[in-house]
Amino acid sequence: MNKKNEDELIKEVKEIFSGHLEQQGFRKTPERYAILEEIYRRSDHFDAEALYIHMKNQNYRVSRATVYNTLDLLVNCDLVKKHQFGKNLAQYEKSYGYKQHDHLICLDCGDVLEFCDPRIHQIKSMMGEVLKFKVIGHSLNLYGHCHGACSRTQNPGSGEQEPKKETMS
Amino acid sequence: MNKKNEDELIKEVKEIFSGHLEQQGFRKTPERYAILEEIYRRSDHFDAEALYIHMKNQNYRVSRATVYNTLDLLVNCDLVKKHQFGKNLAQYEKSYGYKQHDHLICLDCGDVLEFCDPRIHQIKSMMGEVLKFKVIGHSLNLYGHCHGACSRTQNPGSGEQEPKKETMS
DNA sequence: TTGTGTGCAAAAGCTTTGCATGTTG
DNA sequence: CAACATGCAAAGCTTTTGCACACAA
Repeated sequence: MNKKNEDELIKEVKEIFSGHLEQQGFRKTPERYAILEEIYRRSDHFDAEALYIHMKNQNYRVSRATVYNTLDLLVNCDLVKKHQFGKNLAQYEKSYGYKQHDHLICLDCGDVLEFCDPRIHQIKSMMGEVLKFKVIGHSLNLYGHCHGACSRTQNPGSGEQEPKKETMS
Repeated sequence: MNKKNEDELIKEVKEIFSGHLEQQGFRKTPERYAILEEIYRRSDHFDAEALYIHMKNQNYRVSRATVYNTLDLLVNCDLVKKHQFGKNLAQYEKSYGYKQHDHLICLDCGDVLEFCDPRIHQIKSMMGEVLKFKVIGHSLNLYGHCHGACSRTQNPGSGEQEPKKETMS
């Protein structure tokens, strides 16, 4: 995505966020918009701490509390999706403008691929009907080994991955 | 399942566990067998702390460290499955003798239903092929609201559940 | 001006680790 | 008897909370 499109996307999600904040009676603080913007300038998946460090490195003055608070707001607005890829560490990703997808996680290198499959939709509606459940969301993760560049075996036999740590400058 | 079948099942899993311990050069300690047995006498899903408390209540002298250690061993043996149902709290369930299934979690009451759908198998093989990935496992959770007895709304709008705490006597 | 949001630090909750002791092979 | 497993408690890590101050409405 080029710079122009990225700026337009960010403008768009900020407007959506504004709407939700107004509608729910929350205040529009600069920190909230700054966090939203950073998320939409970042790529792929990240955890709360990485986002916090990233904000700090950009010389924003934010606290972890605000990062977590804002992430919650954004998840409730559907602007951000929250995942658990098998570790006790929540992973997030921007979700506006991206079509629904699921994840394939490499147990060796922790890489995350995305894929779409319409059958998951069918399963959701069918199971909701059969089990008398109103299904509103799902999470599907496939775990395995990529045949690619990743040759190192970090946790043989275990089902875990190593998060890439970002360091504070 | 009646008592006789339960005892037979437990005998069977203990033998399987023994085989894995031998094969991997680990020791056969009474604690490991006690934990395995308690898991297979329990029903459904539980977390490590609940299992620990349960063992304590049965007057076993075990530590949390051993509970976590043994759970890891059992997961690696495929005698126990580990899940994350959207919270930072691992849930476990016995898996030997039960057919593969996925989960439907009520966001209001935290209840967990199980279901099977062959399509998930198709998705796994197809995605593995398409994305050049050797898929060895998956986790599919559907989230929603049960129309049943559960009327309380614990975390409206959030995607979380409340674990049932077991107390020490 | 009023009350919500923030930063900071401490606390909480789940899991792992270190160390002395116990027990398996 | 030597090495590994255990119990216990402390530490580690992610996330939440309390409190005083700042700032949006």
